[in-house]
Amino acid sequence: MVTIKDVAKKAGVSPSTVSRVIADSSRISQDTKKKVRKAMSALGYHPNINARNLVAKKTKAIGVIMPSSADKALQNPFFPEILRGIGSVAHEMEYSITLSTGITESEILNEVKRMVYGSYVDGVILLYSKVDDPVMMFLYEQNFPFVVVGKPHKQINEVTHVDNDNVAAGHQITKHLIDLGHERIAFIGGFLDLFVTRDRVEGYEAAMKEAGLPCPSSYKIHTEFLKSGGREAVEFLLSLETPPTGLVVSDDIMSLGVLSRLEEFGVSVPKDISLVSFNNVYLSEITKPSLTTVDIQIYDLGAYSAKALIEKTTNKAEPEKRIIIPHSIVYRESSARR
Amino acid sequence: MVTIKDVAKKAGVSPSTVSRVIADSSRISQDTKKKVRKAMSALGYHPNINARNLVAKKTKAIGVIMPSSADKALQNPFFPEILRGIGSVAHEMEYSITLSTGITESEILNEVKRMVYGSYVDGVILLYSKVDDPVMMFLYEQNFPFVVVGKPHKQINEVTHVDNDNVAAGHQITKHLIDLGHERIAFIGGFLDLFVTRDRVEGYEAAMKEAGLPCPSSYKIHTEFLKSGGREAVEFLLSLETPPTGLVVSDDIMSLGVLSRLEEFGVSVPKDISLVSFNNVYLSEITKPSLTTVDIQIYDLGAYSAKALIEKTTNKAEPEKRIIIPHSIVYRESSARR
DNA sequence: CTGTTAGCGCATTCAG
DNA sequence: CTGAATGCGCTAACAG
Repeated sequence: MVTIKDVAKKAGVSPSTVSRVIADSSRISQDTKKKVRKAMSALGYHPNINARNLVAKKTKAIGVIMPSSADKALQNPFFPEILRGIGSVAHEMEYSITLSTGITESEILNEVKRMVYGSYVDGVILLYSKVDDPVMMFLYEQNFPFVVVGKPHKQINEVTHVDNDNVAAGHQITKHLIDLGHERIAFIGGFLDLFVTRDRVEGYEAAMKEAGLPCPSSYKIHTEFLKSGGREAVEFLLSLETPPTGLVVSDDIMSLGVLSRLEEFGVSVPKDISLVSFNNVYLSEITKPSLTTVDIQIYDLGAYSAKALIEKTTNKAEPEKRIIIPHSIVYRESSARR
Repeated sequence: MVTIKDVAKKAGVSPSTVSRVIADSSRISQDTKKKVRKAMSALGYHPNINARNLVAKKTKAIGVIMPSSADKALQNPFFPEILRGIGSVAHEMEYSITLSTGITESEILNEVKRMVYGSYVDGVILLYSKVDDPVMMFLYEQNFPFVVVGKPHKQINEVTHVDNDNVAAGHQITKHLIDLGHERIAFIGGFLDLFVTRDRVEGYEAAMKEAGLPCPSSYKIHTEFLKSGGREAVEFLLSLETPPTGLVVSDDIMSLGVLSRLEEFGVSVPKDISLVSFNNVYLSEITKPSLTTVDIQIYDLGAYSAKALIEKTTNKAEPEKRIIIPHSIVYRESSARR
């Protein structure tokens, strides 16, 4: 391994000068900089990150915590996409990304503790937000820099988070169905311990109420996120005396399951039933029918959370506590006039 | 920050003894171990990873390189799933995962160089394998520990890789269609610079030849991986004088696009055309129709590559150069007797 | 503008 | 079985 000393010797300067050149210190003459840089590339020098981290007491690394991979929700294309967003700004700022590996919640918590105490990373991004999350509690109590994607449980005014206005989004997309002439509209989503779901139902309910339309509890299904989830919901809804003609589904992937079950029942979308959903994962434009869905800008969700976290860790400026990524509705084939 | 010294003082021993306790050295008495451990937890001691890495000259971290995120292929659920596999063994072995963040190929190459030269990681996993990959070349020339998921270009006998037997898989799944009475079978896949594609067509061709069936070049479509890709392929194939009755599609996600376009043409699957594909991503069971597909065991692909890499870096034993993860065929609705 | 010195937290000689 | 001393590669005072 070629060290700073080798470079110093080769360039005929002291190690600290080399160090300063690396940091591009303004107190070094252009001449010596040039000289040192030449020596560096001649020797193929690269700084040892661990030595640097040790003395600098920071790592330029951010920890990204995925939800428990026990549930299959991880297979949602949401995650690669948000990682892409995080990665882009991380790369730009020359930060590296350390991914969580734990399966269960307690494994994840331990891992985060190691990350924090062992100074693996300067800050952490939580890719989920749910009720009473011990990981978030830990981070919060330690006063360790972190940002959550989504809406934090308590301390909503104290923890930095990047989120969509899911209430508004839920409202708008429901309104879209209402404007199309639908009156019986049901909601299918994940369980209420995830905040996204809560907000989206809330928006749905508001829109319904506003239009003077009923939304009985039988119209609000909360179920397993993937697969079976959407399917059973369909069965239940179609068995109702007055089945809905419009469906607000809380996630594109879930919509896939719903669509599939609907087709098995011989129900045509959007002829018989209109369906709208959330996320605008790339899949939503290649389904048949393609989905009318809320584009929540997953990539930006990731990019902005990375940006906010880096701001926090560098203390450049305390970022906004609440960063809202604007959404938009993408109109496609799955919704039609009643 | 509580250091080894604090623990030493508290426990009434020397720092080096504490260090030995951490390493669980056999030359320390049970008594002092107990004593030291008590002091550690009392003080809330956690080893500083950077200091340790610096002196140990290893990191217990593995770099995971994703393909250029410029193309949308990254959104394939393949990636979260393989990360889950890697993560599971990484976690078990107490390794951490550093993810690549580069967008373009050259960014990625630079990043890998930093990882290697800066001793960010002990080894690298390449989540793709394509022709003349500069990243792989670099790793190979540096003689840095790495494993590739898929089949390496050259040096197939020299670089450790974890792969499926895609030729056999392509053969079997095509044979399945043939056994079902299909005679005109087309192949739709990504471009030939990816090795998966090459192997899968090869298997397809072999099966066709074996059965005495023709596979004209008009039956072999290589196109953009996602979206438009599958769609255009369908248009082309259906415009042929003798359109195929069977389709071998190289990826479940691509199949989605194909399915969608097929439906637009009023072609029913599997009644009019049978379709089979690869990967068995969870989506393949919720599409309509659900997909007959090759289960390539993505999770294992990840787990075994992590395992092999860790073996390499610890020199416990040189792993097999070629690790084949067995595949199996999952029969679902998309394929039927002609 | 540059060199000297010290020390980050830890593992590992070498002594005992 | 344990302690003292040394250095990993780098940055940051402190001098000049």
